Amino acid sequence: MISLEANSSPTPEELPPEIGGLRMTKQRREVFSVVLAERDHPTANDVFSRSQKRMPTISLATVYNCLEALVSHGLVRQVNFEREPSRYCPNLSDHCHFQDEKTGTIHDVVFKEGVNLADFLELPQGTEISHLEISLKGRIGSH
Amino acid sequence: MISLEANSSPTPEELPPEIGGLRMTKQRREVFSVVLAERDHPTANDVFSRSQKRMPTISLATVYNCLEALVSHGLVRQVNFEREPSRYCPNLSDHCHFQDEKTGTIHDVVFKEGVNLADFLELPQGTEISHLEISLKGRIGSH
DNA sequence: AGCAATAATTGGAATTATTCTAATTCGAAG
DNA sequence: CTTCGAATTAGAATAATTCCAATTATTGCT
Ligand SMILES: [Mn+2]
Ligand SMILES: [Mn+2]
Ligand SMILES: [Zn+2]
Ligand SMILES: [Zn+2]
Repeated sequence: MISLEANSSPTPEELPPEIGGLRMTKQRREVFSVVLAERDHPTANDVFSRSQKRMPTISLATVYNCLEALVSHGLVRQVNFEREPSRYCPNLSDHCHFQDEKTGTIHDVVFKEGVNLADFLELPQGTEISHLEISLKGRIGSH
Repeated sequence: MISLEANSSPTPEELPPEIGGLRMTKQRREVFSVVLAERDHPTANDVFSRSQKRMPTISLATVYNCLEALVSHGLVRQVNFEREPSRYCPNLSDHCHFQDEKTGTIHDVVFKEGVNLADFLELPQGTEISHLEISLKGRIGSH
């Protein structure tokens, strides 16, 4: 059994014919493997250019289609910073995002042990949260 | 002295010639008063149509310009939900946003007494947060 | 294997929120 | 009143994303 959490990320060929209920076509495998390969939160365009290296015929529309399929099946997370182009993240564990304003780099940020955000919010009685996004921007301590 | 936090929101005429270092032109007063008038988090287009009622000659470009000026001077908050059009919020107190998926309505959500988000995140040493956005989506308990 | 039905991919056009541009108008200061 | 920088305006441009209609690939039979 292939562990998708393994340290070295899978090549497209190593991905099974179906993941989490999503049929893995050649293009979806390519796109997924690109997203898994680096934790740098690429945009759709980044994914497109990286995919083109191995699969020169893939189209941008397909990259968008594949990303949408992967996101809607919960295999990839879509990450938004204000009005910037969406980015894609293979880290499915509970985390949020910090963008270094100096470099633009996006870092995963985890919650401290046992913290559940909803516990700290005055939400209306009986609210069911289906989606949560926390985005931070700032500078990383320089000295 | 005019309180901008008063229960009944100011008409454009009631706004002073300068707020928080921003010169208040006729259009900026109109746009600001529209944003202050209702806590429904209007889009730029919403602000445009509402402004047109009192000021039929205002242009959409000006509404964008005014909103940008108000946001950059900290008089209005810009609120983003995923890839949806930006919305604008006159509530300057520390809060985040919940969108009811049923109706699309956006509600302000406050943090529980004395909670500081950054305390619950594993941020790299010395990180300076300049901007923070928390967006929730879900359903409001029906029964 | 052959065939029909279904789903995915593709290139290009369309959409749409937002930004840009260049011309005009405004308004504060002298 | 004139000047001059700033703001407003209409309309064009931009850019991320979505849509469309045609082609291609895959699946599930027989
Ligand atoms: Mn999201
Ligand atoms: Mn913001
Ligand atoms: Zn991430
Ligand atoms: Zn708000």
